[in-house]
Amino acid sequence: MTSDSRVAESGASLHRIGQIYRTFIKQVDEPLRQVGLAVGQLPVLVTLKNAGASSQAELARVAQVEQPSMAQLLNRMERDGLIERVPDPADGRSRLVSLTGQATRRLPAGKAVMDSLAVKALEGFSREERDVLQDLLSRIQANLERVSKG
Amino acid sequence: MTSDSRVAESGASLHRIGQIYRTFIKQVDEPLRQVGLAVGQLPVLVTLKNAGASSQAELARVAQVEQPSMAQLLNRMERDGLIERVPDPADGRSRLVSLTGQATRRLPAGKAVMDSLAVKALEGFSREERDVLQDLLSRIQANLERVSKG
DNA sequence: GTAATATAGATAGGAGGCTATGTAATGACA
DNA sequence: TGTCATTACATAGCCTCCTATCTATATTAC
Repeated sequence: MTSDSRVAESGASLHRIGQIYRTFIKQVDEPLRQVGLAVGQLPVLVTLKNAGASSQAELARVAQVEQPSMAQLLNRMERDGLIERVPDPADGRSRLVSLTGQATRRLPAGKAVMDSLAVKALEGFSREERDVLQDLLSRIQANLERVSKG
Repeated sequence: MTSDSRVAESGASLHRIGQIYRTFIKQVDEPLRQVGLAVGQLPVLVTLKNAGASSQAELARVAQVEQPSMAQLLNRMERDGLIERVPDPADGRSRLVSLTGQATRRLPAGKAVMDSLAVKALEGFSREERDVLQDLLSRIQANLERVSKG
């Protein structure tokens, strides 16, 4: 195998990953909006549901986005009545973010939308194939994260 | 295996795909900017290089983005002196997009940046593992595209 | 106790994606 | 030939991500 064809294959896989990502988002966006939620909101809602009230920094860390991205997302969610922010009594710089009742009520339907499409995406995959996929993706992610440090 | 754990695994894979996509973009963005290019521009540049002057619709089709996304991308590229648009003599509605000399000169370095990271991302993968990955990803994509039609 | 540093968040500005909708040219057909 | 659907593109408005930078509060070191 030539070095050129190795490059071509690598590029193809990464390109396909980008396409899958965008297709998934596109598919899930409309049914989620019908439930009154948006794609980026789910990790925040799930985290708040599981961990209780959290700081913006903690939410950004869990969702693996930068702080300003989380700040904007929380702004939209506050505007839409999904979250509340109250001053943290223990730290004057921080505000604790918590779910509203409305968000709590919408969350199950939102999770159902995500899970349903995730299952459809892996239709026809054996247990072993799912494991292999997880392993390969984990290794790609580890490789990419190693690049940013090393 | 329970249905719950199958859902959890599916969600995990798709979530990881999103993370890989964003990590890849993040890694490639800065070296590309140093070359004077941006991530979304590469497919357009490569297509124009290979196929010659093309219409906006054709470029959108190849890059698999919607027409307004391509229109905005081309606006930025025109602003930055990477492409030119000239009226299509054969169709008064259309303009033919072509590379400038500057873009042609920058393209090889841009491709090198992308290829280099793509190779690093798949470091430690055997030939067979790359094939398996391609197969699994193709099947996911086919599943997702089937959802949008069926 | 005050000066320097670190941390939490806010804001500005831009890339790149989407849907919905408008406009102008083409093409097909009664 | 004149109308009408289709096609190519433009525009508006929004979401989600980013970097760079600013403010305000904590914390640490002297």
